[in-house]
Amino acid sequence: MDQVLKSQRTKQLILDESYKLFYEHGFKTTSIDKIMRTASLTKGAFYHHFQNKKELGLTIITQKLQNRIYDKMISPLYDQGDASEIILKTFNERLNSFSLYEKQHGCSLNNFINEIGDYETAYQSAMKRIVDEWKAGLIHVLERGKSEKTLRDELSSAAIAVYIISAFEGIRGIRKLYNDDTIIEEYKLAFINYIQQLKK
Amino acid sequence: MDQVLKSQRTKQLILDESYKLFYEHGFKTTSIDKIMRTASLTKGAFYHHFQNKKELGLTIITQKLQNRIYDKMISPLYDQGDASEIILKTFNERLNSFSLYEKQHGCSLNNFINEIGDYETAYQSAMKRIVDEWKAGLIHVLERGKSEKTLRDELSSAAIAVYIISAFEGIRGIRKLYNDDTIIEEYKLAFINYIQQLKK
DNA sequence: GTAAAAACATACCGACTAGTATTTTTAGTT
DNA sequence: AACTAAAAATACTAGTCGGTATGTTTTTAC
Repeated sequence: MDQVLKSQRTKQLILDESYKLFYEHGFKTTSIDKIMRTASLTKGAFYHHFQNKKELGLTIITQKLQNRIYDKMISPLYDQGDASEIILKTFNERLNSFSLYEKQHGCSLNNFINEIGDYETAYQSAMKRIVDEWKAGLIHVLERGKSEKTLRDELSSAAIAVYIISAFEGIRGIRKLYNDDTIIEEYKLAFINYIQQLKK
Repeated sequence: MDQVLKSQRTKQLILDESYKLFYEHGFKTTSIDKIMRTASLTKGAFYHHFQNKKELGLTIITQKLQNRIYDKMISPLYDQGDASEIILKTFNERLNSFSLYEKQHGCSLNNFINEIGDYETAYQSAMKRIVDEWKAGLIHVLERGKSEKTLRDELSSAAIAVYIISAFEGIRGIRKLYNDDTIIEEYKLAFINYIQQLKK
């Protein structure tokens, strides 16, 4: 196999395995040893591809977390169609797509924020960028709805965006505590109601 | 000094110091050694008062976290007065009371949930109890408002309660990423608007 | 006074941590 | 086949982890 390609695959494997382990057990408590054992590689391979654990963490945030949120939560916000419908559809599709595994372990971004959001400024600003981009996507569709006269324009779009993101991230954490989806269904009901009430 | 009293004070000191360290650095990554060093005691004292770290964690949740949420967020919900005013006042007072330290490190319950909510069923159900009690407090005041005809009764109180708690816990995490209060102000605006819109 | 009990301190164990330095393996080129 | 450079494996350092076993001091009850 091509050497460059193989090296890329090894690096990607390390990223995939460490993402999974960070998601399930936390960043600080997952050791490099554990990651490399899971990937059936050794520590030497790790320090060939990454300077240190900090660089790995930053890569996980700027690549894995960033892409996941962008693909599933941000990109659909720029679709054509009725503004409130776009928001409803984006969030509901994501909520309905969660596996049991994802419900039990919460949102990877939210987990990272709560574990290391106050730990390292490099991590902090990398995650801030994701939230800001998410917020910008919501503001975009909200402003469009307002200009198309389908949404009320009393309340600032930024405030609405922040409230929607907060509630979504909040429920992803809280769901961890429960063994069934009742709490998610209650959230969904209130979320739909919240979006409805934004309409003209 | 009375022996029983002295012993109680030592135990309380261990609880206070470990609560602070867990809050600032996380549960799993705070060692017993670190706690006892901070408390100017030794490991022997720790294992005299607690069986193990798990028992300490459980005590922190059922005492420190429980009491904090109860005093500041739940108990005021049972006060007399207009329902929507009670909710607004409870949340706003708490939001306005946050020190910089508390803004930077988020909500201790939320941190615990996101770090160890999927880690240990004993922790899980202890925290679930807190959230359920909080939810019950909100449902109580919402139902009262509905029966007093000051609140609309289309949407289930449970759904509203879950949405309010989710958004509150969510913003406590997200604020960690920012260096100023803009994001909190935006949340507040949306929150006030959300409560207003519940009124008849 | 004194003995029992409670409260705390000290020393240590085996397993694990991030990170580094060195050696071996592999793949591609001449 | 000889050479080279990157990739990966091995071995190691210096330190931390939760937990235990045992020692010493303080308090209480009689």
